[in-house]
Amino acid sequence: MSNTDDTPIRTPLTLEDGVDFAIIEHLFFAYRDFTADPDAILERYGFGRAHHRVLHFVNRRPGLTVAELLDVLRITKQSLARVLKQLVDSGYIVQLQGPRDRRQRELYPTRKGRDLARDLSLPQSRRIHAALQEAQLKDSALIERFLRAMVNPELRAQMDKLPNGRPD
Amino acid sequence: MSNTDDTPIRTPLTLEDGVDFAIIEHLFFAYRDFTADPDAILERYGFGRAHHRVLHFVNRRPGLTVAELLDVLRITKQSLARVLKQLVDSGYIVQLQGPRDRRQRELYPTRKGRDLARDLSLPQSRRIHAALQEAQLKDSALIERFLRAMVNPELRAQMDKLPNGRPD
DNA sequence: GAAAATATGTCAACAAGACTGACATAAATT
DNA sequence: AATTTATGTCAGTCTTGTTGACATATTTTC
Repeated sequence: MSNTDDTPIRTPLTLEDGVDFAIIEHLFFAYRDFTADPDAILERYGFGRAHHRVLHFVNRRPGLTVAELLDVLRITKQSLARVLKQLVDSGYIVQLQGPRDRRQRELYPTRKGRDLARDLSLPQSRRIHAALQEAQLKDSALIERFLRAMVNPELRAQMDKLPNGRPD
Repeated sequence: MSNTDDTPIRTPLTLEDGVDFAIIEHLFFAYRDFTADPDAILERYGFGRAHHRVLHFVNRRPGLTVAELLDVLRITKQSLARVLKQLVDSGYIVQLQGPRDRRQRELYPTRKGRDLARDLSLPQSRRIHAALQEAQLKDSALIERFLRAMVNPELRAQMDKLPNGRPD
């Protein structure tokens, strides 16, 4: 081949190129530190971020089924099965047979699961409150509206299924 | 053992528990869709998100050294080496011997690398602009301030090394 | 100038968490 | 009775992260 031009480009890619790098990069750094807090706690339990997500949504929507959880997380059955099994085996989540449809497994947190879920979100909540204060935002509505608008419209209905959602 | 209480908890974890779930969850969904755009493009090249990050920062700070890149990405030498080698081998990045310290390798994008980097950030930038509009935010300063405040203070200096940063 | 420290590259091995596709079971629906 | 659905499970793959050891070239220090 060798139809490639190896000349190094020495000027940085900037705003002039029509791209909003500031927010792109801020999101990257912010999200990394945002997830670092719970990650550190999870490590002590031998869990990872995948366990956190499962535990989180089971606590936010107790009784949701495996299919619903797959829909929220957008991962495959196999990926979920692994971490869910560990959470059930170690007593953080229980599975109950669905009352109307007995094929379904409703997922509920145990006391232990509820406590861990809360502990994991506390540092994240603290970070958010501190950031709101530092950025001198009186309420979080603006940030929430922006973040919601960043989500694909088709997926916003799912966010509304969670309790304490903004009542539109 | 069996000192665990298996009783299912049927009430959802809510705001009353003192945690700001709205923003926590909005961040999760927003970041997922935000990264999905470039991921789809990268797949066509046989690259992943790791390649994107490397390519991005090399384009934003042409000439940065391997050590500096490791510092920004906070991954290990080995993790970087794999993806960097692929990017160099396929002509997206070139390595030049450092002029003062010849042990260093300065990283620069090629034309091809610059173009791909821009293509990857375009959909992200479009999503951000659309979200700002939808959330009726005249400018992005508020969002930027909030996201910056979400980052650990020690790491903010690194963000300032990127071009077109807010001049504080 | 010799010794030590530094920047980078590379090797082998491992782990988490995503994926696919196939197949099994029980229960509900047609 | 046949089909579809919800879930579980098996085997195998891929990406991207990890560790620790070691090699090389170069710079810095004594």
